[in-house]
Amino acid sequence: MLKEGYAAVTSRKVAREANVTSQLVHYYFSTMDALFLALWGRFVTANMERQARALNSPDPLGAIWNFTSHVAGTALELEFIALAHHRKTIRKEIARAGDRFRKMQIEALSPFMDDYGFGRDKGFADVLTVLLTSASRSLIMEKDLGVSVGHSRTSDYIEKWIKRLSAVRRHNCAKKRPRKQAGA
Amino acid sequence: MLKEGYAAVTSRKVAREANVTSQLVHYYFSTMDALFLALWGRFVTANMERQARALNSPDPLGAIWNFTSHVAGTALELEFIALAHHRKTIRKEIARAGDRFRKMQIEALSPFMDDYGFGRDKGFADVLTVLLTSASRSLIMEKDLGVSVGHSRTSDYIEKWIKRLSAVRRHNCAKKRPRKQAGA
DNA sequence: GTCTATATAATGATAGAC
DNA sequence: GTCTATCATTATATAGAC
Repeated sequence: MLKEGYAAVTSRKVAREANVTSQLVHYYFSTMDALFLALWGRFVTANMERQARALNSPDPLGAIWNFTSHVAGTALELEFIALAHHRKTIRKEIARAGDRFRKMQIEALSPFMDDYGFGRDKGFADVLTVLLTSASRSLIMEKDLGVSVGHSRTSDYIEKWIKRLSAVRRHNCAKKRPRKQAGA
Repeated sequence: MLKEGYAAVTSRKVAREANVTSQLVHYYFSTMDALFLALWGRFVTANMERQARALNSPDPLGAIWNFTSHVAGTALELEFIALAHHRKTIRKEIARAGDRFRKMQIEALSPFMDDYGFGRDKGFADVLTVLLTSASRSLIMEKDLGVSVGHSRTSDYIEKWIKRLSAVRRHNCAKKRPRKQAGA
């Protein structure tokens, strides 16, 4: 799917890859849509866990950026989105997962908005998650395509910006609750 | 292409739409790739002109946002990107156009960076164009898909932010060169 | 330029033997 | 559960008549 696109995923090729016949593929997956949905299910489960682990961090903003910048995951997601564009049953599942992912990110980020210096405007967590996801998604998509104008400056800028916010957070947290261990 | 995806664009369907035979389509376009490239060429030409007109504005930042938020254009671009993902000859053309579009935006924006209050950091024009394009692209892609969490807050935020910068620019320009006409 | 006819190859899916 | 055989469909593309 990543190499040749979803259109190249045929029952015959899947069968060859698994060293079985194409008919056996149909035995397990009644239709190709069923096969794609099964694959998507695996992908979502694995990614939800991976994201949950990543977001369980004192710096969820950096975690979101790192997570959404994962090339293989985003490329596969984009391929599924392309597939979803003309298959109703698949589109529904992809959209559902997209909502879940974003809600998870927002929930993880919201409690930290004050620490990051954004005051108590929790609605801004929505904006940050959408913008970060959009940026990494586009950077990966364009790099894959061969477009690169402005890329290094943009990712540099975002990463510096996140580091600065991270420092703000650490500063605020140190003030709020003095550290228990007085290390060197 | 917009309705059913590039995979549904076959010589037969194109022919039916044009009330001719599929063989005649092949007479004009030797391969399907040639047909897609011809369509892409039209799309690029029309959009370059449209963008040139839009960017010829005292507020190029707002122009970029408005332009890249154009739904039909972005949806078609995304479909071409999906197509490009597994067709080398097409990918090359899409990437080339992507670079040209971005360079045009950066060139239009750079001279105004000082007016917008970003000082003389012209490199930041790259960052702004990439971020704005990414955001609008993702918003359109997700809306199309049925994902909407955080969308209204994000576009509201971006639009307010652009309006604020626009006001800064007007303020700075008024200071720089006092207006010639003293209207009421 | 537009057509009919056709070559060739791939696809999703089913039937039925073992 | 895994196979062989096969159907029906669709696709890109070409040859040649008019």
